[in-house]
Amino acid sequence: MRLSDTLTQAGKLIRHVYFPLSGMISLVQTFSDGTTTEVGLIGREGFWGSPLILGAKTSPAEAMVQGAGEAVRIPTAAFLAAVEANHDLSARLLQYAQVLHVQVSLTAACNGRHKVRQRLARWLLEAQDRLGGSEVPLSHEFLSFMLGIRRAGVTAALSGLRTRGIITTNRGIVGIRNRKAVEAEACECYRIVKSETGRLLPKPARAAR
Amino acid sequence: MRLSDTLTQAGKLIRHVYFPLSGMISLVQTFSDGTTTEVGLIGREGFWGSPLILGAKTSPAEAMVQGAGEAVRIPTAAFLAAVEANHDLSARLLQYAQVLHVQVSLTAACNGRHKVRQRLARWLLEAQDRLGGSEVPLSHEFLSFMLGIRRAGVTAALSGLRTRGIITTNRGIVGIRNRKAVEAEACECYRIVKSETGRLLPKPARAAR
DNA sequence: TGTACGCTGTACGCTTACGTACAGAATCTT
DNA sequence: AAGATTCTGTACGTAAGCGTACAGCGTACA
Repeated sequence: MRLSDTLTQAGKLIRHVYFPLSGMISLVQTFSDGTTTEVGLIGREGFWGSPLILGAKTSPAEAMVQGAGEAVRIPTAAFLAAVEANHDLSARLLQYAQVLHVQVSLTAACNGRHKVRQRLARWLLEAQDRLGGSEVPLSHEFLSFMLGIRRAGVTAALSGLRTRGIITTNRGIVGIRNRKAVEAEACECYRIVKSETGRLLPKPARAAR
Repeated sequence: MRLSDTLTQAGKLIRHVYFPLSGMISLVQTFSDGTTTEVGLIGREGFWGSPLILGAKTSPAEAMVQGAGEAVRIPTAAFLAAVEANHDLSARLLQYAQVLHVQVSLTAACNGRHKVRQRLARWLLEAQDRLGGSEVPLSHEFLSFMLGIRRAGVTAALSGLRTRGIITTNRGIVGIRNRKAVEAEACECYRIVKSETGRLLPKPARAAR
């Protein structure tokens, strides 16, 4: 998966299901005026294609690659056949659909109530969880696209964190220096989603390759 | 279902599944500082209990009655047994889970990008669709609770609509006078969710009692 | 080695919405 | 009928974030 690849266009058929091994897939809602907001983020804990097991062939959101990486992919027909044939598999995948639902729910509440600074911190944590390492390759432009805010707003928010020494910023790279402090800066949405994910996806599933 | 009844508390076991015949069920996310936001709205087109078929026993959101009405309810165990036994039923219910997912996704994007006036208009339409009639019984306080904004903000936004004659307001009641105009005021989120709902839930299902 | 391009930092005026407060009107209670 | 309660309209100062613009810096490419 290369950065900015579109895996499924909004409203178009979902042709393949992707199970990331590394990297991130982002679900992005685009409005008719061209504005965008991310509504969900998928890493190796999950997969893209959940609408299929819920009986839909399309999704109003676009699935795009947010962090380069590798994924296992399977054509839709084969995926659905496998799901139909294996009840345990189906149950597992449905549980991830619920995890994603919780994530999107919290994002809805978060977008309505929390400050840019908090949302940005949350997003950095989600990204680091999926990309690993302390240097997260994200430009301000890209972050603004995801959070649905101004590019200059991202710069300002990052500056606030950097001034306090808890992150560093470089051309296209955010360095997490003090993860605890970033967690303290983020809203509780991060914690809630993480705890719900842990509850629903037991460790064996999370570690599975 | 009486107004403001809690059907399932946040994080607690979902004991019954509710299929509304009339009225509305609202999914509300409450944060630790007491602030609230609605993330989903369920009427007779759907049901409350979707996390169960996705393999969860609880939900971080609270399910509360938003518009009084009647519902058929079934204990969780019986519901799961029925779902297990009937593949067609299961498929139908999963499709509604997808509808709800789309609704929550759009709400996430909407909360991030759209103005209070637009979001309020959207909400009035969603409420009217489920409650029927042109007089929607909703106080400003209640609307502010749902939209996650100030009560005074609701008053201001409603005044804007009333001044232009497209709604009337009375103590605890909003009258929709010109539905087309309200639709024009609302953001495209309303339209997108409605079209996706129509695609996924064919008319027989929507009309079913 | 130079030039074009993308990324970052910063600034300014403006809009939206917030938090809070208060008073009048409608409704309910006793 | 009186009093309490709830709902509504409005106001004021403040804060957050927007849209836009511009200049400097780093990187890549020719």
